[in-house]
Amino acid sequence: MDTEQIIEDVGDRCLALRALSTARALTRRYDAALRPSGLTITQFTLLISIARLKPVAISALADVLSMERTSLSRNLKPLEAAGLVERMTETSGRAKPIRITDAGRKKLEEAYPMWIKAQQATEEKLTDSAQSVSDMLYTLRGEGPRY
Amino acid sequence: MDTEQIIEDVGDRCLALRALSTARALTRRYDAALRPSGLTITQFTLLISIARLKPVAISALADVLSMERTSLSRNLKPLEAAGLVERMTETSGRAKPIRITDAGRKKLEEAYPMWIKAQQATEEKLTDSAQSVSDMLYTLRGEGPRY
DNA sequence: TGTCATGAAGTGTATATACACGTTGTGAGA
DNA sequence: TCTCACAACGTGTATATACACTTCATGACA
Repeated sequence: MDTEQIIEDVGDRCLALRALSTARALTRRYDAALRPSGLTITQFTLLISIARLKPVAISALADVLSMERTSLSRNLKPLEAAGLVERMTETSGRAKPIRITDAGRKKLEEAYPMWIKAQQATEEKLTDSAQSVSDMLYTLRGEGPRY
Repeated sequence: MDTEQIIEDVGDRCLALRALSTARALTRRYDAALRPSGLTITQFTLLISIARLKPVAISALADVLSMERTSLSRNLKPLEAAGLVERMTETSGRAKPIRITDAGRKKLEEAYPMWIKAQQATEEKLTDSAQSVSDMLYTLRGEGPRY
């Protein structure tokens, strides 16, 4: 296949290119909205997920979030340091489930209104959701020129 | 608002949570497919974009990819070191546009069949694309239990 | 009881990402 | 010409992500 055709084919169709662009844009938008709380969107959704799943093993949580287990392990560090989650070392075996603390719950309540703003701003871009996948991801992405 | 309601609301609706999960899953899938080439999917799509846009300024490329300018700058380092792209320092002003090299084009041809595999595997998950946004992102995500 | 496969978790290293801040050419206007 | 705002780019630092490899506790089984 000719190089020019490859460039066109990948540029037009690559779902990873679109999904990653979208993820970057959303991360910036939600991070900015959450900044006063001191949480990133990753940390915020991590807190939410831990609270929702009750004391949960790292491996199980990683699966739910499509996150590599070791990545999750490291992402928990700042949350643990801030006292928003805690490890349950008193359990048997090598398992050290995670659970949210009272401070963590308080932080969620503090950050929730900030999340609402970013969420609404994002949802507004999705009114006509029957469009094609690429178009939808571009719409989701929001600002910036189109590839 | 009650904490339990917050947990449910964010867990059910957060578009960032879904988009980031999707991005992580796709990154792993495409990265795995591209591994024999020595490129990550980020580097591959970067090469494609640089080739497509001809000599392009970093700022302009960053906008197109919804990537922070300084992130892009750093992502180019490994590509430059591998001789797949080069900076045009002979230009006037502070601008140092990027362009793909012959080695870069060769690398694209080498990696293209690997990209095709990941792309097809991903497209296969999207046959019924009229579904809701969340469903679509989950479908895009592929493997792993549903939140 | 001793061994060992298995599963859960951590570490080393590298890329990916962004913000705050600093650096440096260019050109407009005093 | 001088100055200075602006635009383009880089650096310092921190989080985010993943793979390869290691550590460790449990329980099955010889």
